[in-house]
Amino acid sequence: MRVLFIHADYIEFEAKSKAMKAAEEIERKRERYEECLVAFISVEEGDSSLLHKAVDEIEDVAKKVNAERIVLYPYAHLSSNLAGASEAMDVLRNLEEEMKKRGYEVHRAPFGWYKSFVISCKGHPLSELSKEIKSEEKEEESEALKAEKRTTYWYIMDTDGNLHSVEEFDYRDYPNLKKFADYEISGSRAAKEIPPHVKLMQSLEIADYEPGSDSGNMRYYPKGKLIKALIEEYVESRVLDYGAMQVETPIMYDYEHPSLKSYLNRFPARQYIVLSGRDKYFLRFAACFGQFLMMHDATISYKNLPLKIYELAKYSFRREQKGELSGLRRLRAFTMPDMHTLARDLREAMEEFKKQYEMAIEVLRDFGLSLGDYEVAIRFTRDFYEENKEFIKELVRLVDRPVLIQMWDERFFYFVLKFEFNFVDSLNKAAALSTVQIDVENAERYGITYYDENGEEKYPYILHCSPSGAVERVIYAMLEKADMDAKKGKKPMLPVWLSPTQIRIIPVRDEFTGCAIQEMDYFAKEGFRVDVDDRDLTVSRKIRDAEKEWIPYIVVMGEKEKERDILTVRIRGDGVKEMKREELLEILRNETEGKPKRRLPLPPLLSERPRFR
RNA sequence: GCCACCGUAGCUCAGUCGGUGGAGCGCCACCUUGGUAAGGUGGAGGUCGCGGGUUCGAUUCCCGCCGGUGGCUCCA
Repeated sequence: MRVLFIHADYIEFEAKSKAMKAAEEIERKRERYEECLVAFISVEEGDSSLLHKAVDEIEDVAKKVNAERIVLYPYAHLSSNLAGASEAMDVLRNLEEEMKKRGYEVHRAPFGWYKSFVISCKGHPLSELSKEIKSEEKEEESEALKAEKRTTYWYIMDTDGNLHSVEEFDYRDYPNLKKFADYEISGSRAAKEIPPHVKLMQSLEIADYEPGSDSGNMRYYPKGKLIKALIEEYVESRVLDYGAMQVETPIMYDYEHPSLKSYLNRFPARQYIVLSGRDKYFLRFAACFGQFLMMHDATISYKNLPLKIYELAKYSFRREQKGELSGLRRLRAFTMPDMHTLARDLREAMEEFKKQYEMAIEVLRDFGLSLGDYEVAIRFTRDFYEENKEFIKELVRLVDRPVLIQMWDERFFYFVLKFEFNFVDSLNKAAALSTVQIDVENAERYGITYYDENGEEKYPYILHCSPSGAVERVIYAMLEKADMDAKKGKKPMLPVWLSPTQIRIIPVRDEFTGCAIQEMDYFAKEGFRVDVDDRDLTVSRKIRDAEKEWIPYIVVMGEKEKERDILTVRIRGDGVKEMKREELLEILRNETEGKPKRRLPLPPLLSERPRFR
């Protein structure tokens, strides 16, 4: 039900002609009421069950504006999902009855008529107000969330496995853990500034807002596209090494599909809705659906377990609230590496959980985020903890630092155990990166089964894993960390394997551009990203520009280098050194070993490059 | 979704108590041929976010919308 409230000096309306056969019979065509709260109402499908909630809402508003006279005005134009005429009329009549019982003077404009009306709105802050009164299903959900809050317990677990209360833990050596715990528990946040990574993503020509799209849908310039592609390739190779099978599934799903619908209703977040003719589809907010539907149709033996399916969910869509969107930290369209593992029992699920936990640590390390650059949260039900205390302690030992623990008396979500690695930025906001969950609910919901040794059909446990978290969020964390480094006086940079230009060669004069290009070809042939600044500028100026791009190795070419056949290399944050080209090659090989390689995303000569910003 | 602030050249921003606008950077041209974080001179470039309203006249005032940022709410 949708209601538009107007607190009015008066309303006057006149029924002109019937808009439908079912229109009510009326006595007076023209009516006028002074000093009243007018409720324009669209009755939607299924609203008969919402009567009491609607009455509460109307009374709530009436009390706020001190109105004793209420005019219920049927108004179909607030919704595209209207109830049938008979249901709507019943709901309106019942509303009238109930409001009268509560002691209000209630009038109702006739249903099913074209009416003219004049209204005088008082214009104070509460005089215009719209409300959407939602279904019972969603109401139950919010009750569940409230219950979750009542039975949630927070602790810090130290590396010896002892639980401390979050208030009393000594955070002296772990200031970020304190910030993370505050953020998680109280949700306190006091940021006033633009997050530092936003300026960096723009000035480094990585990503930018796209005013031509919905907010939270970014554009990625060539350098940003390169970084994303490398991160994606890297995560993909990690999970393939781990034994996953890569698949691809649709980005939109039938809104009315039974198992999807119950999942959607359990998590009433905001989806993008796509209309295909009259049919409604929602854009996926993770890769779960497609993979679950695929596994539902698969024939799986216990011999196939643990079975791992991986997909790069590009994109995943979540229509986050506008106020919540922020640079690359929280988007409406994002790229989510998403792996699901079927495990035969809890023991196997825990084994895989631990492997994936260790993989996530290594993955983040390769992005330049070490233990200590992020905070660990482990969440579980009390039952799980009682039966698996040693396992939890082991997880904490593996990261060798205290961890935020959240424990529930009952299971509110689909999982019994979950971890996340959270990056805490300079504005004290936390953002989850890697995560794994043990899901005990969706195998049944989606009808995913395997056959055990006795030929019996069983439900497996399902692990949800994103070893890195959203790709855009990895970039956010790297940029935020670089900014923190810069504030500490350290030169900010990306890991060498992710730097769009790894070597910049700067000829001292035009006549050396030729040798510079020769050197470039040497390194390019070895698979590194090299470019030449052939612009008509001073050496100082070209150095400055290269430094502003965070280029890790800057090579100046002139007489000296040509005669002695050496390279003068300015290593980022480490001064200028002379070396043979083979030495530089060796350094680069060490820096990028085992990481994916991609070619330079821009023309190799700087004079041929546009500026995107 | 609600509230607040913001939107002027490609970028960062100044300005107009209502009379169609500036700087630095970038871009283009010329000079300069350079040695580790900005060489010099000149030029081009604007529907002052979009749409209405008030006005003789709106970039400026008012309303609406769009976009950005922050707060609240929310975050599977």
